[in-house]
Amino acid sequence: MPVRLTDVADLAGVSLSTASRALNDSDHPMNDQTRQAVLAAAKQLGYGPNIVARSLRTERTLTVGIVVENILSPFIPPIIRGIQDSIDEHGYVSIIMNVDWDAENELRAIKTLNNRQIDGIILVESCIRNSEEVAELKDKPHVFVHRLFDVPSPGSVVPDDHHGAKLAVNHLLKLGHRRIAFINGLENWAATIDRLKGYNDALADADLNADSTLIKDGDWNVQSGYRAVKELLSLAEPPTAVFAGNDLMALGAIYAAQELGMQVPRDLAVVGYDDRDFAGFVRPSITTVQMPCEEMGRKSAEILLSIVNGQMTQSEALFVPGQLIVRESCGVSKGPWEFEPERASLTRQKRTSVRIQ
Amino acid sequence: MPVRLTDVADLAGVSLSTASRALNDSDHPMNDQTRQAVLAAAKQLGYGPNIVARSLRTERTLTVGIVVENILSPFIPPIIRGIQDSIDEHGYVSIIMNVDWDAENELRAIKTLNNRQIDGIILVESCIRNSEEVAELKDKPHVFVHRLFDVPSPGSVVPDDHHGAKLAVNHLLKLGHRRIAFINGLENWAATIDRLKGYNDALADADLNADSTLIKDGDWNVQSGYRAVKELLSLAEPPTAVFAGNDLMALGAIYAAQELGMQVPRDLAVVGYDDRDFAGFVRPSITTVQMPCEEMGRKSAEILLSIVNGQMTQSEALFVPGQLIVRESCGVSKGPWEFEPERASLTRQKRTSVRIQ
DNA sequence: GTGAAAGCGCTAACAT
DNA sequence: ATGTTAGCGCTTTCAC
Repeated sequence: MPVRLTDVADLAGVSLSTASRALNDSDHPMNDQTRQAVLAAAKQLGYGPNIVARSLRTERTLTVGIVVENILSPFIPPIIRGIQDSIDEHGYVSIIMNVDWDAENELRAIKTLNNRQIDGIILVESCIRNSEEVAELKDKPHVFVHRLFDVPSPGSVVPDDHHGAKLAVNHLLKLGHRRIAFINGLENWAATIDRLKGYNDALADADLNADSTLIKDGDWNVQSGYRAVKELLSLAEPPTAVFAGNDLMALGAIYAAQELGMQVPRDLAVVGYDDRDFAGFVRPSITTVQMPCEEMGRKSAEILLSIVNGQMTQSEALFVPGQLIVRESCGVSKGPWEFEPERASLTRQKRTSVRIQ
Repeated sequence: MPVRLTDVADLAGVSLSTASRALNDSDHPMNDQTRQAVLAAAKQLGYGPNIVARSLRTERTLTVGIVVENILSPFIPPIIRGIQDSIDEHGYVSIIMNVDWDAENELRAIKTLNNRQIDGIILVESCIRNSEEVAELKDKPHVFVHRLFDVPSPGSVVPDDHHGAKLAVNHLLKLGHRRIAFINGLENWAATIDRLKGYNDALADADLNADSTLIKDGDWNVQSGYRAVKELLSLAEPPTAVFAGNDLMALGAIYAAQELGMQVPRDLAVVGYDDRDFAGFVRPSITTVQMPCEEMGRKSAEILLSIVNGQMTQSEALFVPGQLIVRESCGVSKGPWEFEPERASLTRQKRTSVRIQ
């Protein structure tokens, strides 16, 4: 029932090898007339190559593995999307494995992928590395994307949080703020360290000396931003602006200010980080720094494929910058209040509904 | 360099077929001693089967294709996760293809998957069906999940929105509300039709005759919920509760009430639909009906695999019910205000960080 | 420029 | 209970 290359060759009246060459437009010299004949036969039969058979022979599956912490984590889908868009252009597909922050799962996932002869692996935000796993990765092209605790190592693609934090603080400085608070993320996370450093450096660049009472601990969750701003606003000299380490804490910051009868941004400017979808929904909408997830995904895929194709062996750590997204929470009004539409539908939706019942 | 089955057989001093039988614990009778010898050899060499070669022979790739509108759409990752969890138990993996609501992309995606000899396809929220594509799907096990415009057809898994809407309205009725408004979604969507029907049926079951002035049109976005409630609250007899067709419009409803100086839920109860992540972040947090995405994913995978294994040919449309998630926006206080933590980390996170530098 | 034939690593029918 | 062998569909030497 399924059409094989033999069928095409027979119909075109040529040999198997000629049919193969014609369809793979190999650089092998061949009569253009026979090529056309093969192409016509293939089309007539609706031939599609059996990729499994081809892979067995060529020892390339045109498949990359993506090992993710959990596809439900907010940054994971855009990273995957970036990877997929990039590899799709080269005829590759991907197999995604969730490991749920578990070292054993991760090891199993890598083994599964290796048994399936994938050409390379992208590991997304998996902070767990034990020696067994590293051995499993040996000799297999791989790239790390994002990170939690690690210092950026060779072969990894990471967000440039230091740069992003400076963007945020510089924006507040430009608006005239001088007492700018910072709400930290969880200790030891690279994002926490880099964003704090960006905050400090931006203040230093503006010749402002940092006031440590304006730096509060948070844990990435809404509640911690709320608590932090409750404390900050009870200081003798409260801040006029808050840079929260992420959008969730920025939201908590806004709620704290509102609960005290203050208006954001009039009485307190708030900037977040990440550009989560809700940053555009809530009121006031949240000015924030975008996590360049899709771009990170694309870059990591490009690097991986160059390694696979032997054009590169090991890449330096790549820092991907995100942009500042100015919305309402920091005092630059865009005019009358407007909600943003759902993100996924923004650029890609194009409903060409051709229904058949 | 890579270990093949031959290597294992040689080391164990048995033939290729014996090695194969031992490792696949086939029901073929065999000496347990030789089996152990093979297993030991395989372990010693770190043998893993070449799945590509196996697939070529067995004509099964243990791979399913998942065709999605866009992995960035909010419901898609949980559906994928449900599918992956289910198929993982049977040794299957998945290949995801984004089609961006484009019929041509969808056709290409299905062809690509077929060439890769996948065992079945799950199509998620792809409303586009043309005859070519259906032909491409012919003879390949497939299941449809979710839907936009279609009536549920055989072989599809859909949310039971009618049931969910009744849950929402019944909850408001139980709280004593008698004037309950409804904000519709986009016309012709199954979700719109079913949720409206559930609303009407729940009111009818309570012997309340529907008041058409309490039903407003919306377009799923925040702004339309905002506008609808602005209008509703200017009625001579305004509602005391609003059931919004989704969480985004529920959020807009809350903002409209707040802008008029009203408090939610004290002055107006609001219930949403979908259980988007922000429903737990915002203030007041939003009572809503969960879209049972993971469950839909699991069910669709179970159905697909039974078809693949020949235990089933065509399934009836399956309706998956979601639960009511009671939060703050409808007047049942859970005590002091509490933000919900990030969803992805809820059940699955288990950081067993074993770092190696 | 085209064809014949080997072989990728595995499973399964067939022999012993 | 174990071994021998054919062959899945394709690419790619090697011969002509």
